[in-house]
Amino acid sequence: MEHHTHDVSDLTKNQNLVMTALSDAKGPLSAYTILDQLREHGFRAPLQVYRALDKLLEIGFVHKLESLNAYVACQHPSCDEQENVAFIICDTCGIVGEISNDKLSSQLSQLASDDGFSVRKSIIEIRGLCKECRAA
Amino acid sequence: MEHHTHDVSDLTKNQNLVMTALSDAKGPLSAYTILDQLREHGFRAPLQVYRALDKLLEIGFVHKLESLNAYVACQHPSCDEQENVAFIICDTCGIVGEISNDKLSSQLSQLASDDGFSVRKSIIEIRGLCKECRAA
DNA sequence: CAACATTGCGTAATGATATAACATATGACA
DNA sequence: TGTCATATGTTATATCATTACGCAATGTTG
Repeated sequence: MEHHTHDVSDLTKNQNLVMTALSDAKGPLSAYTILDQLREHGFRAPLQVYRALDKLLEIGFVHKLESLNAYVACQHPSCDEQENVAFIICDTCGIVGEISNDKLSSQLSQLASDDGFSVRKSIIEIRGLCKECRAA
Repeated sequence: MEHHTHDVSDLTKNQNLVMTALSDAKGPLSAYTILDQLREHGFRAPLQVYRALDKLLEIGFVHKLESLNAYVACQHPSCDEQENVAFIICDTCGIVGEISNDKLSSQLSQLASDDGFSVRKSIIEIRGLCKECRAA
């Protein structure tokens, strides 16, 4: 079972701070929320966050939720294939789950290639209600 | 074969202007691009665009592409079920295709409901290269 | 080692996307 | 007519993200 090919030890100070903020968070964080949390560690400008995020996204430690403009730490045990991840997002409590979509992504590739399209990245975000919020 | 349950004749002046701008466009437009195009028709503020977009999104005439922060006129012959649409987006030429995803959405609902999750809306955006751009 | 490239960092400014708050107008209709 | 809902206009502000510049640290490689 493969895990991430990169290691936390590869990260720079800023990357580590951002990664830790996201890992400690219960849910997704916006870049500016991260910035505010890291001011006490010397962060002063958005770019410090965005640069760290760029790297973390690139190596697959972090995902961007396009429909929220927010970021989450990767929860998937083996997501080197950062391109095949889907999210379920509760619109009430904000909790985010990462689900694997092997069948799904092959089906997507199939649908796309019917049009002669080659897939670089799939964005799948399912918005709705989680079990707890549905019960409440 | 059902088409949209709403009709263009239901739209107000501003809604019509925004709808026309999107229908005439070759691809997705940002809200601010729409604003610029409609200045000659008296538009002065972003909110005029966003309010029209809200309505058009609500009735399914328009879709938002979350990964682009842009909007497109619905191309689907019968998309009253606004929730079951997927997009393919060429990263080179920007062209957007709407694909139906009946199997896909049932599979998504299945995956989600495995977690006790109830789906309100699925966001599926496939980024890659269209046939023409791949050939070029 | 010296020269150079690469990468990361700090700072200021700006650009791009979206909403809040408040006032006015318009149409449906009891 | 009065009232309610919807649409509109305007100003200001909130939120998300990048450009541009300079400097520091590190890593080649001749």
